[in-house]
Amino acid sequence: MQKWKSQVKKGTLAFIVLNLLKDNEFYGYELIEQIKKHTQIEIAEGTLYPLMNRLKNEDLVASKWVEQASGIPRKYYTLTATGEATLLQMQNFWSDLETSINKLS
Amino acid sequence: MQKWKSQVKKGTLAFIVLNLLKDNEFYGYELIEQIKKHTQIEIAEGTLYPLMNRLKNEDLVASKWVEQASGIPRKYYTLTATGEATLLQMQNFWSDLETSINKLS
DNA sequence: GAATAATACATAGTATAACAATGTATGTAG
DNA sequence: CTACATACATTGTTATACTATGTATTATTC
Repeated sequence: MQKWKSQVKKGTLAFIVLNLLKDNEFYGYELIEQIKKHTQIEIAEGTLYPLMNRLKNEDLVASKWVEQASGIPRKYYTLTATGEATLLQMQNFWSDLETSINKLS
Repeated sequence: MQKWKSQVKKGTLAFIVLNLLKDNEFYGYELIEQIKKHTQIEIAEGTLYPLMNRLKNEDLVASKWVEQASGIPRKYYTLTATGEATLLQMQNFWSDLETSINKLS
């Protein structure tokens, strides 16, 4: 089951991140907390940061550094126009998948 | 998107196969057709046969050869008791995931 | 009747992405 | 002054879908 859950995350995580960034700006560390809070899914930092770099390379998200009054600067992520369009496609695919699987069980 | 869909399949496919085998016996080639019919997801033979071998090694499914009046014999798969128990856990996890994601969007 | 497609199994090599481990640096609580 | 939380990042490992390829039988089409 643990191995399986890990496989389910592949693909799902990108979808969850884009959903979270639809209406909000978040920085990396915050995304980990948000994902845990909203989905009970715990992801490692070594999972999130490479994921965000992939999303950025594919131009689905943009990032900007924001200096803090104290502490380490945060890298905030926002959805790009491409990211929004991709999210819509993903939502369609996901919705269809959900419907299909619910018919099976 | 194509790359993403491929990643979503990782994990999802095992779940779909176990769901299909809950009330029916299917042979490999038939599973590919059933998955396409029920989920619009097309999977390659090079995906399914290794997947079924993994599920068998984990004792989630059992298989038996059935000779045909004509043509190549078929390997039919059935759910084991372990497979049924695992499927229930998967359904719980999936149901929670579905609820969480729907709250996001 | 020969070529092509569909059925039915299988394996080898490649690419992708989550994870564990590790590292750097700052701030806070005991 | 030690431990923990915050905040970034990279490297190597592992699991799994995909492409390509192979074998064998039956049905279809030219």
